[in-house]
Amino acid sequence: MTKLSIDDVARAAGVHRSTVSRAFSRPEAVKAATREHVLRVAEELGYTMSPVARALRHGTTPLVPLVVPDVINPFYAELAESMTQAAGERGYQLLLCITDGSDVRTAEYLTAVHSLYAPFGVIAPSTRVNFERLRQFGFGDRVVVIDRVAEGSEVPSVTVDSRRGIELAFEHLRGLGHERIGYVSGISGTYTAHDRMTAYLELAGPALVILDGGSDSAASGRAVAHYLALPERPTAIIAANDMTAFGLIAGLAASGVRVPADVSVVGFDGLMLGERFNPALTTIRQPIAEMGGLALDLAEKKAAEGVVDHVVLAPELLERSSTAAPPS
Amino acid sequence: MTKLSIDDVARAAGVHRSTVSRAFSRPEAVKAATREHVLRVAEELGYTMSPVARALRHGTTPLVPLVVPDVINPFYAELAESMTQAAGERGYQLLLCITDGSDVRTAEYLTAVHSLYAPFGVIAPSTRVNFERLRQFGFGDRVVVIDRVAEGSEVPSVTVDSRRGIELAFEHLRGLGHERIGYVSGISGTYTAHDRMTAYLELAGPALVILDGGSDSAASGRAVAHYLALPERPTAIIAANDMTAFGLIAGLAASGVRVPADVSVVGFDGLMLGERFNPALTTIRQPIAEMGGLALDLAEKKAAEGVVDHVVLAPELLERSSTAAPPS
DNA sequence: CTGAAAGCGCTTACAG
DNA sequence: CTGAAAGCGCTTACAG
Repeated sequence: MTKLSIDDVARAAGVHRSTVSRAFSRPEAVKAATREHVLRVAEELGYTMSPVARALRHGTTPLVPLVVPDVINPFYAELAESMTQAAGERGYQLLLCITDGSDVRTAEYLTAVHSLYAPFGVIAPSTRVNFERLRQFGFGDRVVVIDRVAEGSEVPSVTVDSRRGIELAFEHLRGLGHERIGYVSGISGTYTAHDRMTAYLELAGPALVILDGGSDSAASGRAVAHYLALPERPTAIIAANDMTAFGLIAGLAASGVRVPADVSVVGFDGLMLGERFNPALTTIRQPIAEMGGLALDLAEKKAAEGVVDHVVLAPELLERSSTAAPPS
Repeated sequence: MTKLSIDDVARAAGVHRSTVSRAFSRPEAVKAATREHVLRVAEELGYTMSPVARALRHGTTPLVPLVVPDVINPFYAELAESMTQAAGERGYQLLLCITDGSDVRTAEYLTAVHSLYAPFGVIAPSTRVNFERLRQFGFGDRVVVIDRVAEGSEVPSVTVDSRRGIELAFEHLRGLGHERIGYVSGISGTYTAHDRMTAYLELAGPALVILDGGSDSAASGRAVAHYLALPERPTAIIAANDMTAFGLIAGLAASGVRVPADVSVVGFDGLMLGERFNPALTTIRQPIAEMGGLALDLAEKKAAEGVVDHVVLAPELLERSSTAAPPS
């Protein structure tokens, strides 16, 4: 079980170290018979190449970090899942790094994985990314962001059209007959969160009501209290994201308010979990599964051609059971 | 932005490479003035040490892989979260690896991270771990498992007393007056899943009903159908895990069956999400937050003293709103 | 306390 | 097609 090196294999196979190296890394550069012999010996010995030695020489590994604030939020979980898949298809191995929103930990992960010679990294931030700091920590611009980024940014990004999403929610709700449509905000800090709120403010018209609970875990409780205290309650509520919608609905239900009989709720994200919620959540779907693959593509494109793309995907309405006509 | 090496710093600071190395790695072995000077120069240059070169020489990194089947299941997500925390406190960096249950991917991750000189790995399996294969892929026994393991296993493990958990559920339900108590199974494959089911079979008595939907995502739909078709329905149901309970409750609600008015449901896991469910889920809590730290401790203990521990934690009842007295 | 040298496990021009 | 040598960026006995 002691660790084997390339020289052990070379000795056992009766060839030089460089031949063993070639047999693995550039098989066509070695006579077929030699190669097979070497490979067989290596196999028998149970030898596997050390990626770190290789990385040190070669200057690259297939390891790609995906940095997320947390993974309990199913949005990040689904993203991680789809990106793991997408990475595998492209010959990478995804390493998920959880930062808890800590800048320090983000930096630590990025330097660690960077100096592991990862070709690039992907960040799904919980706050606007500080590229100055990023650059300091080694990755420089070899990063793709899953959020909107500032105008003219040199960092590729993948995001969803937030305004269009909120618009879809309004269209759906107004189509059902709702006029007073409220909004509950969730985590803030990202451009995405900001954009959704802005879109709501623009589209709400005079009947605007913001149930702002803040961004911690007790937020939905406060939003519910706010709703209950309202002299003229909205008949529908758009939640900034699905998790917020879940908390809101559970809180309303606990206070005897029925969804959608008393009030309709639309989420934003399109988490699979929404299907299992009670009631199943009507929501604006982001194409999470596509986003992972796209992020990887953008990273490769930038590396190869120096092109910085900002992809904006179209959201769509996922109509389930948490919306209905307003109570008459 | 071109990558700096230790020699660049040495040159800039006017010292030998080994002095730079010591300034970073064994500060007490360098005169204070020299050290500060070196460190300052390094800082100005924006130099950070390459973990891979270091690993290659040193034979170890602070990187610890946590291998999970998926992260959409909040159980694994919460585990990952708490272990990231615990790893940080102990000087490690956790790298989350998602396998989708694929043996091949597990192996790939393990070899990759192993050969990155990770000191050990932690596996939260979705099926019984095949240690033969593990050994083949480099990590040998330097692994800790979060599940029960076979008797006499040389691999440390952390798990929760499944039987006691099911017992708690029965005590709670019978205390409320329930007699016909059913069971819905979830993912199978792990010892844990097996143990929960076995405990149910032992404790259910003659009124045993298994609503077995299988382990895919449509499972809860089938379990609901089964429940509805029953001539004599159970008044309470124990779900093999929280996710299954969520699906079950949502499915029941969609069919007009109210929880807990018509039927009580108890989950198993104690996910935070259960608090936001509608109704908030009564469940058997596993101390997930502790499990992460413990797994790390066991790994260190085995490395240091060669001791293989199997820790079995006590579950507890988390009484929320999905259980009540049976309908009269 | 500091420097010079060897070496961790590989790869890659360069000869042959 | 294969071998010998240099070197990736570090660390660590060993001298001094």
